[in-house]
Amino acid sequence: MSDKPHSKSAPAIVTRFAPSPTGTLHIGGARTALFNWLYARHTGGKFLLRIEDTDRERSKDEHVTAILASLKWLGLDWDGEPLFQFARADRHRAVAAQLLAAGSAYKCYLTPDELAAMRAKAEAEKRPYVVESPWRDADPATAPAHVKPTVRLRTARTGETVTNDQVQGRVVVPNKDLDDMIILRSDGAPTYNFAVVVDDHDMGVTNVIRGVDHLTNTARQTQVYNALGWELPAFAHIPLVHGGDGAKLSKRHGAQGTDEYRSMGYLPAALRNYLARLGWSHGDDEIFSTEQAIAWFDIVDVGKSAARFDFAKLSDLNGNYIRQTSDAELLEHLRACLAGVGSAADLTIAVDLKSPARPDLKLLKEVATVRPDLVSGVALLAAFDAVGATKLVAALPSLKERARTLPELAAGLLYLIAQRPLKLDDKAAKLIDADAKQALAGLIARFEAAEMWDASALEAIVREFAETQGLKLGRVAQPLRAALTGRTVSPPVFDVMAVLGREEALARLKDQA
RNA sequence: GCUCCCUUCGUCUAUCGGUUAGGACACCAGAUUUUCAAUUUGGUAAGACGGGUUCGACUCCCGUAGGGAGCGCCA
Repeated sequence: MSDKPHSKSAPAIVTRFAPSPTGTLHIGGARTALFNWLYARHTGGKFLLRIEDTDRERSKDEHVTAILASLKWLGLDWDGEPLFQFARADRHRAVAAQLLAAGSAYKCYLTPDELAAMRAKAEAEKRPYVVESPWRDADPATAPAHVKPTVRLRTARTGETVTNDQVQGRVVVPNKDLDDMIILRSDGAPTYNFAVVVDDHDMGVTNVIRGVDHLTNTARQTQVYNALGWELPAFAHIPLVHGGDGAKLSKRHGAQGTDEYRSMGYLPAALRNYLARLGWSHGDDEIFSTEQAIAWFDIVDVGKSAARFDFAKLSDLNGNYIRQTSDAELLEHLRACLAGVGSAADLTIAVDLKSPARPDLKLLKEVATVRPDLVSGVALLAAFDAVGATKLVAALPSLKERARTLPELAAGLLYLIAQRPLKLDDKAAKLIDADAKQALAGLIARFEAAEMWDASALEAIVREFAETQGLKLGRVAQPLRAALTGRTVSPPVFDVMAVLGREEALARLKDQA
């Protein structure tokens, strides 16, 4: 991992991620965090965290906890302690007072009702709603005693405010379109666009990387920087992530919370890789390690257009990562995944029928056919734990070749917790006809005589049996699979038998013979 | 409505004035196979539209269309 500074003379890069704890970590937010993190790590700078909790109504501690947990799960470590914005209200007020004293801000006695009326009028007349406060130039002595004022920034009415954005390029906003923004509410609370500037400055943030939805805020924030005489950070407004239909990502598209992606069985490394490729690229590289992403990441390679979220591609990537991950580690990821999977009832509600089936939901449906007593990921996890890590790990190698998500892996493990006598699904039941029963009986005798109980020995037995009977291997292997797993699809049957063990495997075969 | 932004295969993207417009996912067909996958071979598929500039435009400029974001005493 490169911890070398970009260049010796340049000041250290400081980026930040500033989520608002009014909900869990949105997947789009996760990507914003990732870009900030990658850039900081790439340059050997710092990646800071700020919790924007100034909306006291909607901010919740549980959301803070959830957001931090999601960032950790994604492997995005931040430097230092998170800064809580609300705790800095005094500092914000002090800066506002400084602006007031300098004449760069003024008290405005316009009431919410008056503002609403102005707005309605503007809309009725179809002209842009730009507040022109009479208090900008009024004599403070004429202020009404009963109205608590807001504090507005006194901004230029002519000229233009220019943002040289590292992604969007030069963005120009005429100052006449920008009204005197409120920096302090009538209750003394700082507003977002003001607090952000003060905090970014105080935290020493050099690069602001955030979603384009903040682009128009930048002009206003620039005015604050200018009023304070502070140096502007570099801005990079990255494109948003949309759902598969091009509309803003929402529940309808399957999932928006990062924790849901964990439940759906995506590995953090795979999600990182996928998210990094959304809006950013390094030539034709598709699958790369986090170290490579850090080494390669640069803002200049971020594109301008919005990207659509594609679960198929994420799943493919995830399959690659699953295959690369060690069995022991995979088991840990599986645990974390299942621990977050609720009941099927929880999952069916919000999801659009047209969006791809959620892997976790699919798993739950499958579990219901094998073990109806297990109704949630947590219950399933307990059943797996009863089987023991040794068996689970032994079953993983042949399973992970074919799984794209963790729930698929869990589904493949289901034969281990199926209870005898197995309930065969329709296709499997069909496979066990009279001929098959006869073959099974013949095989059972040979299996009982087997000296070794491992996949290759078992395969040799079956191959020989098939040959002497003049049968194709498939004619014998398929009924075996059906009897052992209750399904027509499973990992190679000989692996299944080896993992199941002699006693259980024979018992299952006898149940069907 | 006003302001700003975006537009290459279905999707993510490469291309930084000269390419048979490349890769990945998805899809289709073949090989392999005890099932499903994985693997492997091949294939379908794109510069929104209209004008310029230029010897030459996907690349630069203008317009049109479509999409997105923002316009709060929310963040």
